Amino acid sequence: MAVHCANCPLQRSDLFLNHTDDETRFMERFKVGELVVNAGAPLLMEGSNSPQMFTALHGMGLRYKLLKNGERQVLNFIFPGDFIGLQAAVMGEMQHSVEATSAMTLCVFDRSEFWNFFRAHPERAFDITWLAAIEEHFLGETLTSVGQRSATQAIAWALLRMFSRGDALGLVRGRSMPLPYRQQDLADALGLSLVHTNKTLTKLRDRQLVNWSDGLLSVADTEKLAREAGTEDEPPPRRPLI
Amino acid sequence: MAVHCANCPLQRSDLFLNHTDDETRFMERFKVGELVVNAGAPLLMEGSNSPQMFTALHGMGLRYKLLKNGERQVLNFIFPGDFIGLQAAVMGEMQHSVEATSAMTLCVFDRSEFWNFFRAHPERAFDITWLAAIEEHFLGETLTSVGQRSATQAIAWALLRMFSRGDALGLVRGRSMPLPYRQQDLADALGLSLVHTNKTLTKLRDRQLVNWSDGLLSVADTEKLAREAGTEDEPPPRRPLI
DNA sequence: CGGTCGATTGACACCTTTCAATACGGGTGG
DNA sequence: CCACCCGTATTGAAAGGTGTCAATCGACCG
Repeated sequence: MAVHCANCPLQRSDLFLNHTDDETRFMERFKVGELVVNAGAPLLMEGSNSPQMFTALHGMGLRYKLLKNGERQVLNFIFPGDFIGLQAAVMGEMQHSVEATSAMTLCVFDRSEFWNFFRAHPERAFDITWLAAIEEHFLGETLTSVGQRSATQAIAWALLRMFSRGDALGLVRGRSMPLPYRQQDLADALGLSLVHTNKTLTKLRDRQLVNWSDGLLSVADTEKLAREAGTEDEPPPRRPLI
Repeated sequence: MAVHCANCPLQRSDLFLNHTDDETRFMERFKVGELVVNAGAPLLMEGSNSPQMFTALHGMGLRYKLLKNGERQVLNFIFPGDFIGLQAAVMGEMQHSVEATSAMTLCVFDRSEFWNFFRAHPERAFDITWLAAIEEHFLGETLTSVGQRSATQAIAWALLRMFSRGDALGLVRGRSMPLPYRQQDLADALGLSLVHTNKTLTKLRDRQLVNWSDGLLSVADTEKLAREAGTEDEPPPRRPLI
């Protein structure tokens, strides 16, 4: 049932660096199974010390933190190819929670093998560090958006970024891709209220810049959307896949 | 002139995990020199492909990104023990800039040895990944502050965090520590305007919660400040030192 | 002594939040 | 099959936190 790493569908995407045959064989050993969950399922909890790590194969999810007062900060949105659970593996426990927002399939890795990983395959250890650096980079971008951009710009930026990522993954059909999140998720990601997020989305839709409704994200002109967001429309950097 | 790793002053702080003798010897080889700079000196530039990496020994600095419109987002504040330049080492180029805000002394490492590092010392490679995960964790915390907290809470949180870090590093004398930043730096870190930051700082000072003036940060009661910030007053996690 | 930089203060505009109510679709139990 | 409930999306109005503009002040420096 489980996909063999040699047939990994993600490897066919240009977004990811290709594995050597040797790496593929090693990943195959490292992979202990697959996890299939429904929308809404929690994958990792803040403070937990999970014995497992994952790579998203299909579907989407999100990482978030909860504050004492009940507020939620969404750290980022999880797309296929994202590696989940690194924090617990190196720091001992997760600093944030992870949950699926659509049905998901994930490769499961055994954390007890993690150290072995570092010792036996320095190239792969390097790649894991690379991934950590990429996450840091994206968090920095998000922080910049939340801190310095207006609501309209921030939302335009966020939707454009997800669209670009979706495009690189081949999720875009025509000019649309599935985007299985609630408006509340986006609001919590950008530090905006749900009401204002809704009104801003409506405005962007009316201006024909971007249309996100019924779980479908459509962008007619990425250049124009990028101008609105105050950024360039750049494809996401190629990255390693674990 | 340069400090030998065996006598590294940071190793005496409880904040950092201790090196084994073997690790110390390896670090000594990895370290190619020391860099001394004045306040205001740029250390790394966004987009640059620096051949060097650093560990801050003395002094402080900050990481930041510039937007097209000239706005600046400060990503975090650099304290002694922080590792600088990982992004360029793994991703090819820096995604943010780094500059000193006080006189600084830094250990200099040669990037061409970086790969060697991963291959020869998996434990140290693991530590570098650990550091990357910690940065991600702190960025997540900052994002949560900027996104979900009021100006007063955010500033209280930021000052408390720096005070705790300073305390762990032994920088606190009595109830004060040096904090060589401008109000503009804090404003840019939290996505607030300079004016509002100033007024909020005054309010916190009047309420005797925290006093930051003349480059000196004083906190009488960390518990009370933590309550204001809406968090716990926790010491920073112990971390590896590169 | 003029010039620059950072800190400070006051007034005012406005973007965003909060409160409240309605609409719409899907699921469930009677 | 329909009434009811719940989660999500949508809309209007009002309050308020934060940004912008502008001016002053003190410290430092050539």
